[in-house]
Amino acid sequence: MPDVTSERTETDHEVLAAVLQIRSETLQVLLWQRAQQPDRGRWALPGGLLGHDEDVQTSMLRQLEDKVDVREVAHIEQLGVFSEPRRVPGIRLVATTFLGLVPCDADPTVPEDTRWHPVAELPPTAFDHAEIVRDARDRLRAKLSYTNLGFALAPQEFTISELRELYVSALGHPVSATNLQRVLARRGVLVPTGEVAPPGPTGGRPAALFRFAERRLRVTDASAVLRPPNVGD
Amino acid sequence: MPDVTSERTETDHEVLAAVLQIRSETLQVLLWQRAQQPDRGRWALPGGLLGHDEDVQTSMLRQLEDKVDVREVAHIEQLGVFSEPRRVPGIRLVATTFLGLVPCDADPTVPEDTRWHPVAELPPTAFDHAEIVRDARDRLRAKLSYTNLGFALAPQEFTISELRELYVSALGHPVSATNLQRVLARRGVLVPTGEVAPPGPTGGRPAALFRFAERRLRVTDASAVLRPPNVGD
DNA sequence: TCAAAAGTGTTCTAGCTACACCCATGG
DNA sequence: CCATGGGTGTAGCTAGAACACTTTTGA
Repeated sequence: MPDVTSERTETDHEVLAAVLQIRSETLQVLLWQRAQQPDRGRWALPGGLLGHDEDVQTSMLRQLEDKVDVREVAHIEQLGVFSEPRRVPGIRLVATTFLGLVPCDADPTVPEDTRWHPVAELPPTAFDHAEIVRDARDRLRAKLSYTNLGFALAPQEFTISELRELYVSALGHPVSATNLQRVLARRGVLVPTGEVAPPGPTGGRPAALFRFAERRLRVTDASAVLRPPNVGD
Repeated sequence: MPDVTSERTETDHEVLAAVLQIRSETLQVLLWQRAQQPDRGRWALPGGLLGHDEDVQTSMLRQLEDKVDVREVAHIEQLGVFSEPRRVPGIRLVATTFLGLVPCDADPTVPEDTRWHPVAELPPTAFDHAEIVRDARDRLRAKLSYTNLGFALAPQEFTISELRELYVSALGHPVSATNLQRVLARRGVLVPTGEVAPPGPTGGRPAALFRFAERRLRVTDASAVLRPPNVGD
């Protein structure tokens, strides 16, 4: 409530992003190595303190500019608030966390202290950042199934095989190219460009190129069972 | 990041809950009427400032104790952060928001300045609270379809007709009792108690009583299309 | 002509909808 | 016996899984 008393209740507030990208057929997250105590040498998510005159998402994008070109971030969304009082030793710091996604064909230049790490085998991480990365991965996996979120991992144009590789890397389990193609086509998520990609050195039929019909998040799986009746009318 | 400089960056941080309940076959939200400026006379969500030594959810439950007996809150979850710099006039105040659900058979005593209001026709609300209520309603509607979240709206035991009424009120569209029964039974969400409810004054076959198999949130709709193969094995 | 890669056709099944029909009660 | 509300049986539909088969290329 806005009735702020004289009692001191302010807290520092940071924003943190788990920026994910498929690199070398592996789901990776952008981390930087802390040079100072506490948790010196451990790897941390990019972020920083919330400024006076910005909302959390604006702040997050601003902070990411230092680490990765923001134009490369195809999608960003809030994950949740981490606010355990002792999550960072020494000070009280509340974190609003984000999931960010970078298409696999982008190769942003990142600072010296910054590196991509496979989400499946994280190095020692600072504070509660490993949990945040897990949450981000789980959110991505869930949304790949019932939304068009693949657009944020894929390049502008791609073949079905390439898209399949991305889904396999993100989901961590086999995906059939045949069915992926049909499911996404039926839902109107993919549209053919009409072009084909040249075959590889070992030959094979040239693959048709596709792009995502929309590059903004949309829920595509209507199979929520308690939806309104007669939707088809 | 925990490298807090001498520069002043602290912000006040509040927690706000949209507490929803089905009352008189209508989805309603608990609001209190502001007695002070700003936005005096307008209706606001219950909440308050985050304390020094509590996480946001603990704080939220503590603040709700004043407005509604916490034991009545069957489910609570984070909705998101609202942080637009001028969302509250005069001060910078970041809000972590929650969705809370109260079973329809609970009738918590609420303070003088507090009242339930239909979500569909809100009175003039303070600040950005109407948007928060909308988000809460949308979250509830979505999760009713693919989780067992109904447990948080329903009493311990109920007939299928009663449950159907709750779903209709929350979703805002017709729901077939026949199919509701079968879907929830197939998913193992409902279990029959073996008892029956006495028929009403106009007769009719007595209805079987059910309860929710679990009273903690569980995702029950496996129809995420890109799930691992051979789940049935 | 063969291997490799891409794409299509077809069958099978699970889960949901719709609707007819049967059941148990009060009057 | 009938009206009322509750519950079940069943047929049809749709989306997805699995897999065989065809198409198009390079060598």
